Formats: sequence, structure tokens, C-alpha cells
Amino acid sequence: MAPGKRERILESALRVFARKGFYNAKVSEIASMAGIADGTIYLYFKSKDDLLISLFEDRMDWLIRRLSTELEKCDDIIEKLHRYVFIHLSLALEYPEVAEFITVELRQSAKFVREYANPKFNEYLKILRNLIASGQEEGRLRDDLEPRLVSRAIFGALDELLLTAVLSQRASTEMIDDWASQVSCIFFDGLAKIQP
Amino acid sequence: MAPGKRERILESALRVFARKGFYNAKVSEIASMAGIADGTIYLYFKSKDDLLISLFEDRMDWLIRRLSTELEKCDDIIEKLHRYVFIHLSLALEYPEVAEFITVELRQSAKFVREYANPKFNEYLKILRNLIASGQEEGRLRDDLEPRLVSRAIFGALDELLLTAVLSQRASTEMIDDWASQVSCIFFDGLAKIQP
Amino acid sequence: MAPGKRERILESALRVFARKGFYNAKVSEIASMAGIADGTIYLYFKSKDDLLISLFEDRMDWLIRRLSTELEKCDDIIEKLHRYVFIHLSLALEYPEVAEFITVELRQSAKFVREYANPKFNEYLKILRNLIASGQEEGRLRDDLEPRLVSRAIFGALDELLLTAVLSQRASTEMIDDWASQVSCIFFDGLAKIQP
Amino acid sequence: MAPGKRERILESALRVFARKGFYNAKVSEIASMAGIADGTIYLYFKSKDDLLISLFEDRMDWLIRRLSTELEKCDDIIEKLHRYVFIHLSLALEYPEVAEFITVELRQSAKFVREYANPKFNEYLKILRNLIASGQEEGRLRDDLEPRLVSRAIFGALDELLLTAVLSQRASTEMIDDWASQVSCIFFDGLAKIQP
DNA sequence: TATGAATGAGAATTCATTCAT
DNA sequence: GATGAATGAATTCTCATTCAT
Repeated sequence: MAPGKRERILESALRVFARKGFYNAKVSEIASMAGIADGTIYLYFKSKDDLLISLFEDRMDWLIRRLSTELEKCDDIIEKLHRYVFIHLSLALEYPEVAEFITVELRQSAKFVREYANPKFNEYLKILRNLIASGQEEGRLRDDLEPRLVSRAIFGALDELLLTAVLSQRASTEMIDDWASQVSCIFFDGLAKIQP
Repeated sequence: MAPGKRERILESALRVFARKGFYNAKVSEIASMAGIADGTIYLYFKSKDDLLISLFEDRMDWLIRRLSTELEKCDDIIEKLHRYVFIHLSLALEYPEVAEFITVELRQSAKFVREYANPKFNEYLKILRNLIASGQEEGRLRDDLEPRLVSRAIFGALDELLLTAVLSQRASTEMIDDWASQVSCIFFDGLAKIQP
Repeated sequence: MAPGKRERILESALRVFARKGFYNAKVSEIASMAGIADGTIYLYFKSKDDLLISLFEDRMDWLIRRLSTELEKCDDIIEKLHRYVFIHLSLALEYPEVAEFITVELRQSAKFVREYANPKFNEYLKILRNLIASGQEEGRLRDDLEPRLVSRAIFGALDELLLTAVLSQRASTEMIDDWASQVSCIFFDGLAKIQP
Repeated sequence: MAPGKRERILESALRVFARKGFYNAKVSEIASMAGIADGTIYLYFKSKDDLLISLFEDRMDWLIRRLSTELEKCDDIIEKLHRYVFIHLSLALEYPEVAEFITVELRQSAKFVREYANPKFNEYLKILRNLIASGQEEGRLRDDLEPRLVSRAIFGALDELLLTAVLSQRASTEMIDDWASQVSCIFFDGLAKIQP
């Protein structure tokens, strides 16, 4: 079992799932894109479902590591939050296929994921939740809001914007920068106009 | 062609799609839940795809009307926004199947919907966008943020929370009230702690 | 039961069968072309098969009567044969739908026809056979050939040319006249060049 | 993909199409007659239609080669024509299923074949047309008749007799010999009695 | 008589998965 | 390990026919 072959299959699956969605993706298309025989996929994955789940875990792991590494570079909690927002949205530019896959399949397979508990996704969300909680503890964020709910709300907003960016297919560095700062602004400062 | 039959089919489709998702739903299951023969569905809808799209349009129309009616009851723009948030989240309690269907299928069929332009969904979003824009014009909301982006962000946050509520299956009136006020608070006032 | 309605159905069936063939023809299309409800067809015909057979019998009857009337106008047996040839080929111009229907469906439903013995078709052939036999008796035609086989051969040749004319869709009076005289010539005089 | 499997499928299709006709033939019946799974047919043919067309082309090719080989054995043009007649009619004895298939499906699919241009059938006809034309050039056949029309007429006559023979199911070598010589006689010498 | 909505048997086709090579 | 031909269960959709009105 060449170790690179598993990754090649995952890479092909990512592209096909992103382009067609799980149900319209054909195993044979993934195989041919990976340059292997159909049957070979079953030496590395139990089933098409298993391939989806494995891919999901793999890419989420990668996202989590990426995020952690980046966040360690910042000290300030508020800066970390800005960074989280930016990193999430940047996926649209840097890894549009991962973005589309995560964005669409995560919903599509909500049912799937229900049984499967989806630990990786929760881990990803947890990073955000911990950020919020830390901010509250440090006295930088209001502490009258539940971190669990706040993090979900932020994730939802980011995910929707990421999907919008990916589907629009004309994301640019400027646009992502702009969106990230506006989103940070919304969440940090709120929409209300401070009456002078 | 009894007009009630079309609605009965849509109702059955809603339940089956919500429970299993479009691709795992069987036309024959929808038919038998509606108490009709398989073929009858094809007298009212061209195909399974058409059934999905029709259901989507139908329920979005209903959502839009419901929302419009409710919003007319409020005068104040801020109150309207609170109301929007509340109405959206309430779906989890009042129409959990609609909530699950909209929440999941809207993503699932992103591709689908891309060609199909999805006017109903845009209309729904537009209500929120117009609310934001009006708030800005009235001087109640900061006008340095794009309504289009703000509305997307809010929608994303609400949609994610709605999905969470539906999937958790233990939503209560209190919980929804609580979530709605917290979300309003986040978006209106922001997360930043005002330094005394 | 308005007597005209049965004929209207047959007329519509003729057009639809001629255009699409029996198996691709839809009963509902025939009904709507006849300006009646689908179910009404079943008040006049037992089934789609019965409609085909009835139509076939009806049009063959009509052909036979038409042929008999025309042939009575000639006295000479040879002239009658020329006339037969001409009348058959003329269908392409005068009743192209009948021509296409007879030409194609007669083969298509060979199986059909096998059980059903097809008396009308035999009657039509019999006219030709009797002509041949009479010609032999009168000493105008060679009597060393079986009339049954000769009539089949002539019918086959005419049928093939009729189909060719119908499918080519550019039959003219001149063309039919020309074909008829050439065919008569072939069968009457033969292809051999008389050595001087 | 064993090359023999494609031929086995064609062979089964031939038998089923000949017995039931294209529209009444079931793919699963063809598959089971070939001793394979239903799906396997679709590894070799795109669709049931494609199977029909492929079978038609394949068998016409075979017919054309068979005919060409046989005709090369004769030198005399008149003898070639006799041979053509005989070979065509012999199908009823030697390959009754091919005879029935060609005879019936060729008409049945006239519409089909119209778009599809049907080059193989034209090629088959062309052999006969060229024979006629050569006969005229050599001065053995009258040259006041169009080869295109003459060949169609002969083909039609032969085809009709072939169908008759196949459907009667009691063709014998003697019968075919007899028919062939009578048909040759008709076409070569004509029906007219030479007045002494 | 006439209607046409409803029926439901039936058929083609797809594609994840297997397994002999 | 790798292959890819073969499998066959599963599913959508069609359309002749019926029957309550």
C-alpha cells in the first residue's frame, strides 16, 4: 500500500465531491482521476460513505492544524478572533475545493453526521468557543452571552459568506480582506450606531 | 385534479425529504405517505427534481408571506430586526420539518440552485437586506457596512442556529426566546465589552 | 355514440401511427388530436391493439373498394394490371399517411398479424392474384409461373417503391407516372434485352 | 472484456428481436439468454437502441460480405443476378432469424433509420444496383429502365417473398430453389406471353 | 355517453461493490 | 497489492387502462 495512493484518492474525491456533490459523484470517476482502478479504492476505504467520512476527517484535521498554527502566532485574544475570521474566509481563495466541500457536504450529510457525531467538526468549533470563553475571562468580551451559541453564530455567518464567495467564483484578496474586516467589525462592535 | 392533492404530495415530500434528504428519499415512499399511487405524483410534478424545486419555492413563498405579515406589525426598524431573528428561529419549534428541509436542502442543492438562480431564496434574503439598509438610512444602524454582506452574515448565523436547534431535537420556547435575544444582542451591540 | 366519432378516432390514429409508429404512439395523443377524452377511445375500441387492427381493417377495406371500383373501369386484363400498379403507387401522393401506415405497420405488426391471420391483406393480395390468374387463362400471360408467387413479388416491389416514395417526401405526379410505367414494363416485358 | 461476449449478446438480441420485435423484447430477456447479468449489456452497448442499431449494422455487414464472396464466384452478369436472388431467399433456410430480423426490423425502424441514414442497407442495395447497371452496359439488360428503381423493385419483391417464407415456417430447399428460379424468370423474361 | 384523474405494473438503466486473475 | 469486468439490487418514470362522476 503505497502511502501516497491513499492521499491521491482523497485528493480526487475532494475534487469530485466538490464539483458534483456526494450523491452525484461516481466512484469510478474518482478512481480514474486518481489514475487507479475502481476496485483499488476499496483497498483503502470500506465504501463510498467511508471515503466521504475519511475525507471529511482528514480535511478537518488539516484545517484544525492550520488554524492552531496560525492562531499561536497572535497573542492578543481579539487579534486571534480577527485571525480566525480571516483564515476561514481565506479558504475561498486558497483552497476553493476544500471550501466548497466543507461548506456543502457538511450540510448535505447532516444526517450522516448525526449518527457519526462528527468529532472533528466539533473540535473545529471548539477552538472558536474557547476563544470566546477566553475573551470573556480576560474581560475583553461581554460575558452575558453563551460561548457555545456565540461560536455557532459566528461559524454560521462565516460559513455562509464562504459559500457565497466560493459560488460567486470571483473572490479576490481584496474582497476577502474587506469581508473579514467587516465581519469582525459586526461581531465585535455590533451594528448599532452609537448615538452621539 | 383536486387542488388539495398537490398540497398533500408536497406535505409528504417535505416530511420525507426532511427525514432522509433528497437523494435518499424514494418517490414511492412519498406517494405512499400521501396515500396515492406512485404515478400520481407525475401528474402534478414533472420529476423528482421538479418536486424538490416546487416544494422549495412553495415553502419559501410561505415563509416570505409569513415574515412580511409579521414584520408589518412592528413599526420600529430595530424591533423588526429582533422580530426577523425570532421568526426565523421559531421555525425550529413550529415547523421543524420546514426548518430541516430549508436548512439542509438549500445547501445540498447549491449546485442545483446555482443554475436555477433561486429567486425565492434571494427574495427572503432581500427582506433582511432592506431592513438593514432602512436602519442605516434612518440613522439607527452604522452605515459603514454593506447591507448585502451584513444580511448574509445574519442569515448564516440564524441558519446555523436553526439547524442546531432542529438537530438537537430538544428546542423549547424558552430556549428559542433566549437564543433570539442573545443573537439580537450579538448583532446589535457586538461582543466587545464596553470598558467602564 | 355519434357515428362520426369512431371515424374521427381512426383518422387521428392513422396520423399518429403514421408519424410515430404504433409503439411510440400514445393513446392520449390520439385522443387529444380527435378532440376527445382518453377514456372515450375505450368506448369505441377495446384496446390500443384493437384500435390498430380496426384501423388496419378499415383502411384496407377502403383500399380494396377503391381498387375494385377503379379496376372495373378497365376491360383489358393487361390494362387492369397497369392500373393496379398505378393505383398502389398513387397512394404516396393522394394519401401519404395511409401509405406510410400500411407500408410500415404491416411489417411492424407481422407478429400481430400472424395470429390474426389478416384476412383483409389477403383479400387485397387476392385481387392481384386473380388478375394474374385471369391473364394466364386468357392466354395473355405466361402460365408457367404460380400466380400466388407472382402476386407476392409484384406486391413486394410496389410496397418497397411506395415506401421509398413516401419517405423521400418529394413524390410528384410525374414521378409516380414514370415509376408506374417502368414497373409495369419490368414485370410485363422483363429486363432482358431482346437480341436483335 | 472478452470479445466473444459482445457477439453472444448480439446473438441473443437477434433471437429475441426476431421472435418478439424490438419493442416487445426485454433487455433482461436478452441478458438471460446470453447467460449474463442485465447490467453487463450496458458495458457493451449504450442503450437498447444502440444494441438494435449495432446488431443491424453487424448483420448487414455480414450479409454484404457473404453476398460479395458468392457473387465473385460467377462471371456472367446474368448468372450473378440469379445468384443474388437465390442468396437472398436462401436466408429463410440458412439463417431464419437473420431473415426475420432484417425483414421486419428494417421496416419497423423506418423512422429510426431515416435519421440514421442507414448506410449498410444502402450498401446492400447498391450491390444490386451495380449489377443492373453493369448488365445494361454489357448490353445484356434493357437500358431504358433506371437501375435505382429496378433494384428497389427487385429488392422489394425478394424481401416480401423472404418474409413469406420465414413466416410460413415450412420453407424447404426445393421451395427456395423453385421460388428463386420463378422470380428470376419474372424479372428477366417478364410475364407477357410471347405470341407465337 | 363522455370524462380525465388515478392507477400500478412494468422496463430501462445506473453504479457501488466484488472477486477471479 | 492491483485490476476492471461483471454483477444485480434498486429506482425513476411511463402510459394503457379503468371507473367514479
